[in-house]
Amino acid sequence: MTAQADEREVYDHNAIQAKWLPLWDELAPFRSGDPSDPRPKKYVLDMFPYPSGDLHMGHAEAYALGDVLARYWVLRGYNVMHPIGWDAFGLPAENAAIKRGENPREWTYANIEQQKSSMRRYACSFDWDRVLNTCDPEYYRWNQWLFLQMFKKGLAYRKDGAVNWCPSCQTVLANEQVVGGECERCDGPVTKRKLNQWYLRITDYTQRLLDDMDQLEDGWPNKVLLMQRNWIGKSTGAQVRFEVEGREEPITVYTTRPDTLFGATFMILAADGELAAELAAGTSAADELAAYVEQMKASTDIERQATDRPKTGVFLQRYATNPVTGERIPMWASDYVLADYGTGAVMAVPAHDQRDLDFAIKFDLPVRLVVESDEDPKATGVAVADDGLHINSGPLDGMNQEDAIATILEVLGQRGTGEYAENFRLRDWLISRQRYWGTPIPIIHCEACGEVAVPEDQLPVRLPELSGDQLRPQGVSPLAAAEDWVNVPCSQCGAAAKRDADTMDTFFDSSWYFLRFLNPHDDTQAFDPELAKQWLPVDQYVGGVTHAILHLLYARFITKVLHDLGHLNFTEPFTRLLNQGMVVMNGSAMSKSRGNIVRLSDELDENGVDSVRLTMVFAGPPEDDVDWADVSPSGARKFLARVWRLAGDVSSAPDADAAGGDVPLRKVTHKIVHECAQAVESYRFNVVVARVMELVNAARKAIDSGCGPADPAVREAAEAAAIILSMVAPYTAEDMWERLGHAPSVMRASWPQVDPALLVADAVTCVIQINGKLRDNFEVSPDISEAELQEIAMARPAVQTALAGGELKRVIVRAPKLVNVVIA
RNA sequence: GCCUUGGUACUCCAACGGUAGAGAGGGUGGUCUCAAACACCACAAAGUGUGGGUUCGAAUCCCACCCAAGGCACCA
Repeated sequence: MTAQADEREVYDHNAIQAKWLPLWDELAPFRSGDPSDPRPKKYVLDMFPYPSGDLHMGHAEAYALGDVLARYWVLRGYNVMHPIGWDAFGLPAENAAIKRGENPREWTYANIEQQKSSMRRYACSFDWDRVLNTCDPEYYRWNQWLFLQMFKKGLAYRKDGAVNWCPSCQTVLANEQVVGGECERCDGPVTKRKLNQWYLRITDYTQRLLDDMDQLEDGWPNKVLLMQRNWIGKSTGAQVRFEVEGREEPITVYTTRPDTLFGATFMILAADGELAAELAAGTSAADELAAYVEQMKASTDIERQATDRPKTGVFLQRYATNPVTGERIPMWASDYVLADYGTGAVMAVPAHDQRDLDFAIKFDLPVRLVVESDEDPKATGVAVADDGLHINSGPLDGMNQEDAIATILEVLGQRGTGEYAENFRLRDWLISRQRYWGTPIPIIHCEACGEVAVPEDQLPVRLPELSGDQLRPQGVSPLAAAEDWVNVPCSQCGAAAKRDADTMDTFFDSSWYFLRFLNPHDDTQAFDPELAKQWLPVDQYVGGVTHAILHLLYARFITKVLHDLGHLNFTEPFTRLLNQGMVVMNGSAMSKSRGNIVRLSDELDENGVDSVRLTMVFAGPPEDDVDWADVSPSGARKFLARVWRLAGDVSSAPDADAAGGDVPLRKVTHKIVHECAQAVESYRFNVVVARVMELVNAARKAIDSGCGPADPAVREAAEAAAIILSMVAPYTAEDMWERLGHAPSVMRASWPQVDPALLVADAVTCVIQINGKLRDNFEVSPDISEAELQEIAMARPAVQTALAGGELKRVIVRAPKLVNVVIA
């Protein structure tokens, strides 16, 4: 071998990357806009990233997995749309802008450019003609349009509500920014504050969000469906009306245990609710209640959420009447009853509800057992929650829970004092944010006309130019201080008015972005309904389980809204969902404080893009976390070099007919190609890699000690390896394809044809079990009959000796692989 | 506290209720080399968390427990 030839045999990932990346830009193999494309469609979508710095290991995993699926469907002959964009509004940009004295745009777009270029190098198969950024006016204009459609339908409304408030940052926080009761930014305690805010009426859709999950049963992880069901939190029970002394109207309570009504010995109202204030008014409890509520507001989320904290409350000096016992029961107010769930009032059944029991013991209120139990809750301090025979309950005596509930509902119905009821944990979606870097809410507040929608032909309402200190949180939105922006004439009456100064939750931006990818540059509509019919729903969605509830729930909600508005012909946006795991280091999430961050760029430099992608895919099932300490990118590189050399060793002509090739190797190839397709479709990507390794090992063996490098079966194997590998290691596969004598690109190749005749094995190993234990094995034809197999098996010496030791009871034959002889 | 998902070799992971090992990492030995690295070849031992059950046969299905991870958590 010459020195030059020697050099050519070195697998140089940098050279291969540098060689092919520019060519792919030219070929743009993943463009998907051609309307005359006759291939069936597949919409593969990766959750779009937030542009916080460069890509990290987590992105590398997510996009490697998404790419396997996108590239697979391309190889299978589908017209695949695989777009990408940036979820580009949000707080980190604002913080960076304050620090740097800039507009958040600078930091955001710089990061987007950085990430985009990293994604290109990482060989993500995105359609680069469809890029969108949510912070572009061309995008958020349609956010505003969508908001206005909902406003007109009454689905967007304003109300006063208690929201998360960080006293040290002087700003409202989103739920997801409150971590364990603490502010994500400053780690200070979070309190509640009453503010007038915009909400979206997602609670109108609770039952549909629940019911439509039936459509997702096969395509989504059970875990996510379960989390959504829990989040929606449907419960069933009854509403019961209690007469109140000195009040015209009765008070309605919601309970899931109407069967325990006979044990209701007092009533509790939400302390911060209107009812409590009304009832206390004019009594000596009024001041006490007011003080209690003040204290309640000041308490932090951490204090509020502590489950073992003692019960507190105020006696309201008022009495209600238990509708079934006629008893006079005292009315209290407490913070453990929530104003915004159910009716904000509960009947307390201390014997059978732990919270009520804690309260009853604390304030020495009566406890009456109405379900049979050996224990006395008042003595043990433990409420009896189990099903059992009802006692002290009039007509319910002797019944179990189910019958008692049915009966009491009947009784209440006859008397007109109650009926069956449902409740949901899900609340309306608060979308107002007192921040700058988000979509302005397109509403003008006019003294005379009230809330006025900005006319659609005046959209977008653009953000004013603010930067640096102007963005500092002051307790109100920075937009409110932008005088010449916020002061506008009312678009209805022309009088002086003010724009709404809040911006929208960024989850709103991401709740419909998958529709905008259809026509990202269209300035006449948010999305094209005809294209939506053609491309949607998304066939495959890929993203982290961190979005299992909020983002996915919001996207489902908005899809239903758009369906009801007549813009879409489907009700669920994502048919299949894959949740990839996280990349961790030594068992824990990478973080600066742990000092265990692995830099993606370092890994890419050292072992190359393909090695990192292969490592991510091969590490294990995609849903599992990848522990970087357990995997071997250098091992991945070793394999890639090995398979790359294999392509160089093939010495047959590119058009060699595989039909005349070595049959055993061909069988291996066809079996593996077949199995790989099934494995991809069931997300077993790690198995795909293992199968390709197997194929490479088999081809290597054939070259070195079998049929030799000139056999067309070796070429067939190497080409199959290149095509399959192009899903995971596109640079290496592309270079192999060239070395195998083909014109670029391997991405234009199609999935190898499987010859069914080659999937049939010549012989299979049949095992013999005696009483279920392995005792013997021999080769048989795969299409052997059961009778024939049994005959052969019974004649085997192993069976004969066993038979001599006992009586034959049974023979189980599973042709062609197993015979189990049962001997007593 | 409630719910869910997991537990296979030294490590990461495979195995339609039917031979526990596909693949990789690590290890040992060899070939190549002046030597090493790379590459190539070969090799090993040992294991289904624990206890029951169903079955001709269980890593696989069922029950209980242990451990780990995740979700929810005063939602009446």
